[in-house]
Amino acid sequence: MKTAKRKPGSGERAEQEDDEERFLEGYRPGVYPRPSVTVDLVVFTVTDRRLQVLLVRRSEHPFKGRWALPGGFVRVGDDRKAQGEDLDAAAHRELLEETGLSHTTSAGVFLEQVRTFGAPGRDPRMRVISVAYYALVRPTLIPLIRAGGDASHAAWLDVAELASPAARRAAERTELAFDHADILDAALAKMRADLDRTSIGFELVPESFTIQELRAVHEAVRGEPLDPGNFRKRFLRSIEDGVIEAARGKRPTASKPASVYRFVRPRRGDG
Amino acid sequence: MKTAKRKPGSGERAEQEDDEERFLEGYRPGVYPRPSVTVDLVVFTVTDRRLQVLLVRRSEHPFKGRWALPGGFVRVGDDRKAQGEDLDAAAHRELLEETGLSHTTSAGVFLEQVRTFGAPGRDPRMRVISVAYYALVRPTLIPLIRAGGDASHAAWLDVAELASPAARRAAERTELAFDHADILDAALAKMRADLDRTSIGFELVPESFTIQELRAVHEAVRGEPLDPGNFRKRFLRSIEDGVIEAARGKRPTASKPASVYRFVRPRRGDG
DNA sequence: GCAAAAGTGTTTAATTTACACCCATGC
DNA sequence: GCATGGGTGTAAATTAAACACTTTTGC
Repeated sequence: MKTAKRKPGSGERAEQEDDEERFLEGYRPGVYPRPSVTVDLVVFTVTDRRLQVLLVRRSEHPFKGRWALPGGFVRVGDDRKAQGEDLDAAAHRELLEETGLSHTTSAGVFLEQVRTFGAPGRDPRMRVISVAYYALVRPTLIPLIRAGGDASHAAWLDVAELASPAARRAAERTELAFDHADILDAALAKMRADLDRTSIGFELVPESFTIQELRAVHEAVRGEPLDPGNFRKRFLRSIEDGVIEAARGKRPTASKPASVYRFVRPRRGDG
Repeated sequence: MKTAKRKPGSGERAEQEDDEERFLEGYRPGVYPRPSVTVDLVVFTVTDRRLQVLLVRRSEHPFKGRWALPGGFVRVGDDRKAQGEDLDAAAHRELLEETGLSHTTSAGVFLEQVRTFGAPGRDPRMRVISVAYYALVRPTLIPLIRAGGDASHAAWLDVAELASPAARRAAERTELAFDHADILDAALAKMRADLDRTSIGFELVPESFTIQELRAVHEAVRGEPLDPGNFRKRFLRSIEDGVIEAARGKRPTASKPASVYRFVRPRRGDG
């Protein structure tokens, strides 16, 4: 993910590198047509026990009036020394711009690359290749979000009513722009897979949470209920692994008050 | 993955679409700098019970003389109606060009997108965003491969000697160009994960094969031996699922002849 | 006969699933 | 006291792991 570097070498190697440096100084890129590259964001959250996705209403052609995923162009420099921003950085920046979240709050937002979509014709204006990301936003941040300063411009939509093929056919109204339905599908599939392989579930609950708050998240994402007892057992195992720790206090509920836990911020390691 | 289409609509909808058509006719893209987009291929095979990857020796700057992953530019049209080739198509084309395989034989090669790499500076010449794919090539096709018509130009290298961090530090000689070591790591990780989640294992054995030939593939990819009895049991379960069927004949071995099986070409379905 | 690998079976442990039941609290 | 959901335990079922043993061939 970082710039390729070579060790300063022996005499022969150094000569090679001088040679390469001269080559680079004289290098002029060709004039072949290039695509535009964008990042598209599938921003998930769980509120009211339902999985939701952030969509923006297109105010311009093409697909004027349709819902679309937030996103935008990756900033590219025209100097070979200043080549612009990283893809992850572009995704973060777009998230900031589209949600109005501050730099510090959005730093805590989980972002993961999904896949790249580049079929010719997916944007009728020109060739656009789009790197898709999904993001997970804690429900506690939702009130802070003001989509680009324009409330009517963006909304949280129910994934269940959007992602099922049946619902999609029925709902002409919510047909997405471009190939964004495909992107949403891919993001949802990857996010679901990641949910029961890693600990991203904690990215969708407040900093401290009860077991059933976490279970509600899993149920919302999977779209089916989970056995409370069994879920609890699996959860408690992750305490042994040091991923979780008990937090102070209790959370009052409709019945017996529940213990609260806290996610121990990990090393960002992943396969 | 296909072009976004809209249904021919009612009166209002049709008016909208006329409007959009006029917009597109008048559309002129901006003059912002754009990145080059390439596909890079991590081509795997298993020969002699070892996982190997196809690398090409760079004959030009930068990284002249180093091993690199095969790959090349995605062809992009400059007309909004003719936008060029799909990413998958570009990967297939590059595979053809770099291996010399015919269109028909390479059609049977498994290709899967890994991730997109776009860190600024990863190519010192200019901003290059690269969509990484991994490919699985049956050992029976290996003899047909002539890397770009130049034998000294390409070679199969042992992944075990390339991918382990220890080996990598020791082997200055085989340090890869650009960020291709990162790409190889990511491709290997995804391929390993796919191996015990899907049936891609069959892409690395001949059309008909024995159980231990398949086991040898799994062992090579995972880098550790597997219990023959247990592997057999898991394998036989996939007969029930209709993924496999018994083939005619036996394969002579060093000892008792082994039964051969055949992979039943499936629907390309995946979770 | 002997080595070597195919092929089969058994035993044990670990994990998942289903479900029963007690406990503390608000009302 | 009683409904509600928190919290705990257990038994059955499924899956995974370890390993012993029998069979069929080449030499």
